Amino acid sequence: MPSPKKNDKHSRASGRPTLNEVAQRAGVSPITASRALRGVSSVAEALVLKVREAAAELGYVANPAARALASAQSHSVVVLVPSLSNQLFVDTLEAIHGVLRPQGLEVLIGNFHYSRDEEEDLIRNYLAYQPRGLLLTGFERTESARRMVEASGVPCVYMMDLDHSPGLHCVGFSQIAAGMAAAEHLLAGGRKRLAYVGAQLDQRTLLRGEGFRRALQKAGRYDPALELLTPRPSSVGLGGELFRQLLAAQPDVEGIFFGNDDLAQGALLEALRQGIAVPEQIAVVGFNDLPSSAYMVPRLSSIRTPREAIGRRAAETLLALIAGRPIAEPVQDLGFELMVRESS
Amino acid sequence: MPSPKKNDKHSRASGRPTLNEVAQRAGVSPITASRALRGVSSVAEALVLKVREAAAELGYVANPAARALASAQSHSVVVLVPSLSNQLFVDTLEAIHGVLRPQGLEVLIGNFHYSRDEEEDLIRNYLAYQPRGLLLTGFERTESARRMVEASGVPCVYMMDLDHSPGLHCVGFSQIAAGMAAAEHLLAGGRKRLAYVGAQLDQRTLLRGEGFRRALQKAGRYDPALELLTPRPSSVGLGGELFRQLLAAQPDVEGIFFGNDDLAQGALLEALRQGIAVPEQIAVVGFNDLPSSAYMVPRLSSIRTPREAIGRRAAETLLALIAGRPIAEPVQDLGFELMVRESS
DNA sequence: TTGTAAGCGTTATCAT
DNA sequence: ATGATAACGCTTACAA
Repeated sequence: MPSPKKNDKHSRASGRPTLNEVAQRAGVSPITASRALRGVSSVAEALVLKVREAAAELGYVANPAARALASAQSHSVVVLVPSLSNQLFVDTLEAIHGVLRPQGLEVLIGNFHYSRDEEEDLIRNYLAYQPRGLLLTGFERTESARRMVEASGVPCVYMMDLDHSPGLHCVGFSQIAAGMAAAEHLLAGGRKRLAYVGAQLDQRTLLRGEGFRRALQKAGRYDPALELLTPRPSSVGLGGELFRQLLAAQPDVEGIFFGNDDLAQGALLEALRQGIAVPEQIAVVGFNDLPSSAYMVPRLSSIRTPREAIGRRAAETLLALIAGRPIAEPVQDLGFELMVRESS
Repeated sequence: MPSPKKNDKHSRASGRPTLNEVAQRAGVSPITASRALRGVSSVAEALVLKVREAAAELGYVANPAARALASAQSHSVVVLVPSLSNQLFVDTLEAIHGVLRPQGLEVLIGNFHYSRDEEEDLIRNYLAYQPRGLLLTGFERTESARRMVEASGVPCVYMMDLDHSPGLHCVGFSQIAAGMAAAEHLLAGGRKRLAYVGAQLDQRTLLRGEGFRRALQKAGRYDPALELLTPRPSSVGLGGELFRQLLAAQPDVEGIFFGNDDLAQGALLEALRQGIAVPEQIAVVGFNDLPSSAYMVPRLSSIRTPREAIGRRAAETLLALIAGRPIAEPVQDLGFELMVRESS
């Protein structure tokens, strides 16, 4: 006597419907149902319709685990960002979603909190999911992480910064050029004593400082005493604090470039509180052009970064890589735009 | 002659190491290796060590797809939030991660952009992954989504708002009470003509308005003309715009409660620009107490929501549900705190 | 164009 | 305490 619980593989009482059940209902073999549902080569039009109908009636949703196991390929793409508190990455993520989800790809978000070790862990764990692709932020990572990515053979696109190493695909802009642009703008306004204030100290923040310094050196205006860097996480509160600190040490500073808009916003608010005239006494330029920056008092000048475009293009490039299509430009420089408003 | 490519299942030339290889290297059967690695019942101490060592040497990482397929259980928990642009949800997410990742659970983030349909899609797709648990935001969803969650049998905890329906677990605070608290504070300051300004119009924003209204009605101060609502997404820029609009229509308004801090910040900046004295002419109270609110000019009074605690407790409750442990309080009211600063 | 057979890497079940 | 065997639900060969 057969056990009442026995599933004989082609008919079951409950639980999620399987491909077998869909196939049975449509009167075809499971493999045909599979092909029909995936829109793969050569299935008669009529059968496709029947299978789709059966699937819809049953509310069939493929089991991703079985799919991944059988094909050694998941339908997911892993995106690793250093933070979600920075609107920059949220916007980039949105753009990535917009490109990838319509292709039936799941986007797995990993936040590594600006920690190389955490990023390495995430890479190790997520690679186990056999993702179709990888979208990574910047080029600063452990050797071990680098090797895992390389060894996995999973297509990968790097976002935000640029690197011309062969075989590497990236979408971003030159962080150094951005720093230089800020300096040149401030210099063009006739300011002489110019400071760079940065927090977080990830590689990109450092690179912007580097660009800023180079431009000042070229103009013969570089003074290391006007560089204020801290590893603490960037925030509005910290911006005000660093502004006070810088002014206490260097009362004659004439212009400040902040590595992030939240720092610059904090400085603007602190200046307001102290009655320091911006831009008359001190010019302020931020970086990223957060949505709120244009509404500050005075309206914050900032370097607008193409974060949505970076996300979109990175995702599109990844799609091409996955499909084996040739990539015209492995290094895509999307540039940036200096938004001159009231603060400089 | 055997094909050179043949993997005889217990030794392979390349690719990711499998459990079989680990087992072979440790001199045990695959199932023992599996048990040892999972720390499951009754494996001799010595064997556990040997297996662990073999796994470490090979750099073995279990295949989540195979795992999920064999056990009909993934190691992931799905969290659905309406937005990532609101720091509120980012902070909640962080706290959830902090609790769940140490337990070996992967956190899958779904952003449904305040769209019921998108949430329903996400639920349908993510349920296919056989998640161990579900963390949902609020109670506003399609009937279909509700049914899928119910039918799936996957443990679920609702965040942010409270609901006393039987069998339902939630962690949050009373949105209505928060609205009432804002009104009472403003009334206590002697203000009479009080307005509520909200955007996005998700259920919680509406509920806060409802609470605000009730408190005003009780005090005999309710005037529907002082309610300004828009479905547009909340932002600093929009806050300034709504502030101007409200003032144009109701020049005698004495206090405003904004449904979100970014709106309130925009109003504060606009007031600064127009030379309107806050709080002397108009008092302003925000909601959520974003980190930057304390640095506005004047410093913004706001209702501080326990977002990290909500994430933590929701995750802990989910863990208990998954483990089958009894839940002492199915409805956990974590309250809120009115931070009175300079703007009111 | 369709189907058959086998296997993906792991765990549940049932023995020993 | 350990192991043999059979799934889990799907897709990749390869045939027909």
